[in-house]
Amino acid sequence: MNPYDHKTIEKKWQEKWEADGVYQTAENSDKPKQFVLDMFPYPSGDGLHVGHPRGYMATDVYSRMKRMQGFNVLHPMGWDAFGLPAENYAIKNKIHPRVAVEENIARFKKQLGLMGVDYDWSREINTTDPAFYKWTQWIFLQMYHKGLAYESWEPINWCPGCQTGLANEDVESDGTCERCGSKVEKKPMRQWVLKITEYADRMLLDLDKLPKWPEGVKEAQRNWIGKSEGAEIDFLMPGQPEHPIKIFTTRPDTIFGATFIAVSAGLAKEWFSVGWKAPQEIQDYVEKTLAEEAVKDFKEKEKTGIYAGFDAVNPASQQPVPVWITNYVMKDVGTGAIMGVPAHDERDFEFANKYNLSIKQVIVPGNKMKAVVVVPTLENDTLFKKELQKAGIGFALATSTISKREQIRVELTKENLQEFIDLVQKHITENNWVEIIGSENIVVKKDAVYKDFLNQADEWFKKFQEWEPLIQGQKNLWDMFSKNTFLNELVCYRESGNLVNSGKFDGMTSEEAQKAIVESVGGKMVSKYKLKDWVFSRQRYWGEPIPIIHCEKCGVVPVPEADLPVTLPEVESYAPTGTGESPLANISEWVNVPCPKCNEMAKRETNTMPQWAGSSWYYLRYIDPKNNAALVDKDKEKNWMDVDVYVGGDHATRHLIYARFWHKFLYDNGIVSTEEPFPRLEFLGFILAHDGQKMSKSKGNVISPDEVIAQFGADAFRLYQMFIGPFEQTAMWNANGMVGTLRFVEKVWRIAGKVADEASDLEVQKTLNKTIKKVSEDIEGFKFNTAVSAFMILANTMESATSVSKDDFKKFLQILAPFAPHSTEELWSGLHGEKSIHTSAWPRSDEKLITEDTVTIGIQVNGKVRAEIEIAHDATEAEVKEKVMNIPEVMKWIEGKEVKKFIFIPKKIISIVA
RNA sequence: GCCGGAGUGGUGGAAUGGUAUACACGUGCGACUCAAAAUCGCAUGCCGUAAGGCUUAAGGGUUCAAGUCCCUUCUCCGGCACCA
Repeated sequence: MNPYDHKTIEKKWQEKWEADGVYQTAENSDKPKQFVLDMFPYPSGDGLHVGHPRGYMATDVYSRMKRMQGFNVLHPMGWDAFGLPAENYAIKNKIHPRVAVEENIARFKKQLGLMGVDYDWSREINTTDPAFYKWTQWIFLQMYHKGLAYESWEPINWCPGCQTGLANEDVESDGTCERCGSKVEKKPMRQWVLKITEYADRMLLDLDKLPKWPEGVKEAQRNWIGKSEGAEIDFLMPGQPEHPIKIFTTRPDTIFGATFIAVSAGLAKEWFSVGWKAPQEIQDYVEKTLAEEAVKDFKEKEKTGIYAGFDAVNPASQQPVPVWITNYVMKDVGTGAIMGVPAHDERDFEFANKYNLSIKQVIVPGNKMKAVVVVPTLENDTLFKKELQKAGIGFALATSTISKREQIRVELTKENLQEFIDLVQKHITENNWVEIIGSENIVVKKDAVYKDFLNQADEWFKKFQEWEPLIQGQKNLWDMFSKNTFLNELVCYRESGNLVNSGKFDGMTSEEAQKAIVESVGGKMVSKYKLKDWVFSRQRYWGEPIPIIHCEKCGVVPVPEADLPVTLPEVESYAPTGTGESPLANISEWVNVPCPKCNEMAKRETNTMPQWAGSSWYYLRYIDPKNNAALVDKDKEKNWMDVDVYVGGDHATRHLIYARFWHKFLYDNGIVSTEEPFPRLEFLGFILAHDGQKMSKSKGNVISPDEVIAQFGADAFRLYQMFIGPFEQTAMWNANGMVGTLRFVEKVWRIAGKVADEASDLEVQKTLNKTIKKVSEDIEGFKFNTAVSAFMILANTMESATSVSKDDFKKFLQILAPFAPHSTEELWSGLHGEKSIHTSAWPRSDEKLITEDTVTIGIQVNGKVRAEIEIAHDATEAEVKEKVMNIPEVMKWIEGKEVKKFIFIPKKIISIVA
């Protein structure tokens, strides 16, 4: 047996697999299909680092197992090559983006090749290939025809670094550009927008149909879509019934507490343009505020506002309410105006306090009167706590005041108060006392008298008077409990509850009141979304041209489908112009075309599509990559969709929202047959550098897979990628870890040297069959790390065995093959001959060998493990008890005690209570 | 602030409510060797000479039995964030 020489072996097999077409997907097959998909990469100029391939390794392992299990596997790869980074890279290196992309793809492909991945390269796609983006443009046209693509002149996010407009999804939550980190500004400009909001509700609802998606990703999408249900209500201004102020609120039940109207600066500006002659002071304020808003800044700003000089009328209370223009209401949220309810909204509360606006309480907590009381733990504390629990009084360890260990915190409600008092009276001694540290019912402020609370306070006061003799010297209690203390508290109550000060609605619950009030003030219930329509124009060169022609006579004219694709022209200068126009605008021979309708000279749309366009549907093209007549053949689509498992990370709210949107649109138009593209999503964790930071060229902590593979070999690299930790969890790259998996591969190599034709040790047979079962399940569930550990256990068993049969070893090689395709293929070819291990049939585990005749289980005495016993796996309780009671170790612990309970859980444990 | 995820040896981590610390790294000792590397064997949670005791962020609860379920609190990571 030659020593393990990974370099020779890897090269040899990679070439042979390629030549034999081992991984090509059959076009017509009787086998069940399996579509395994990676999020395709952006071929950046930096090449891959060791953090990238983890997902590719996972799909590689998964698809290899599926192929061996008899599935017709589609495991393709492609390139998401349009967009800013490629273009910026090209500008920086003074080459054409197409050339840069070609170079980068070649490099990525070579790197992937070194890892021994099983992609079917005959189906490779590239979003920048005109034959591909013809269909991206085609989908845009379908959307245009359905009214889902429209022109807009709204101010949008503008990145001064990238010199282009951006979608909301491209802006980080700190207001910087996702790509270059520049501060994003607001800039008004003409752009194409996709009406993603029309699909918001369906995208939200259908998340519930995706049980195999990680909860976190679904939650991120729910947040992003941001549905809120509430009411739109008009506040009229005396004498101007034709100009009501429309507000949006999720809490119409608090309307009687609305003491002012707060209007966004953006809305005020609109009023100027429809004829409001506001004083200069107000106009200045609006301009100043808008300028501040234009620079997205999420640092907490102080709330400011200015009185508009007129009042509206609260439609519920008929009271006049002043209209304020403020900086804390956003134009693009809700209707851009709100009713200010300071008693029940913290932001309104803050604003009202600053400008001395009146505060009117209209909600009181329902029947959940709650006080928090601190009780130092009493002498027989277990007893006291048990009794508290019996009485249904919740308690917790107190964390503040004195020391943690000495006190507990008790939550009291109206219902359990009497019981609590009784209990304390029973247990209290002169060293113990009770302190009230707060109550959730403290809601009151100055002029807003919370009368219901006062009633309760009287009640409380009376109750606690009864304690007086018991708590003498504890003045805390009286201080905390005086009415004055409560009345000076300045808090607002945000929860729902019962209505007060609300006319005929008094006494209703918040829930009841909502509908009734909206109806009585002539409002209507509506749903609002945080999700905004998708800004789809980029003022850059390197993207799909938007297939639209602007004609002076005919207006906006879509390019006829027969003329697709609209290809990017070859140009000298593709750098952004910075004027808000695409560089394409300067190429007159491309821009000027006859109008398809009237044939007079017209101009092409010069904006291009964002990077996310191609990736929103690319997976469909793998199914039918060369079809020039349709996006995808209907029969092939039916055969291959859904994607059985989709693997990637980092795109919870961008790509995965856009792709779901496009897929649903295609479904509605009969192009695809499923409502969701990816029923199972496996999200992967990053691999961080050794220093715990993200790998990046600028930090100088990048580890290249090429070097690691050169040193340790692709198989050890692949095994380590899978072994490093749970797949979905962030992991840190540790070069030492590679040593372990390399040793393992070498160990397998050594075992190959000792296989014989005799039967294996029983131990080996058993472990092998358990491992086959475990590895099959683990790969299916993406638990690769425990699969690798199972391999190691099996290898250790085989190495120390006296005999390992050729057949058993071959089975081991087969289940290991998805992880270590090169070395297993090499060893397999020596034992088995010509046919590739990767097309061999996945071994089955022999259940008979997995079931053990005897099991060793632990024996607990009073909850502690004191001994263990080996018994038949089907032993009865009587047999077991007989044996157990005679074990010296057990007898020692139950000596002189009565055995109260003997619990026998077959194959698990014996538990004795004495 | 809201939502989601997590907290286990020196390190990465394992464990359908049933013998916590599998597997690997690291470390120590030993074998082989003139020597070293590689490899192999043994040991390795903490306290204790031992018997034994303690231990899954902290505290409490349910249970014969809790890393796992429930309550309270803390910390870290991620998403959203003046969203009305």
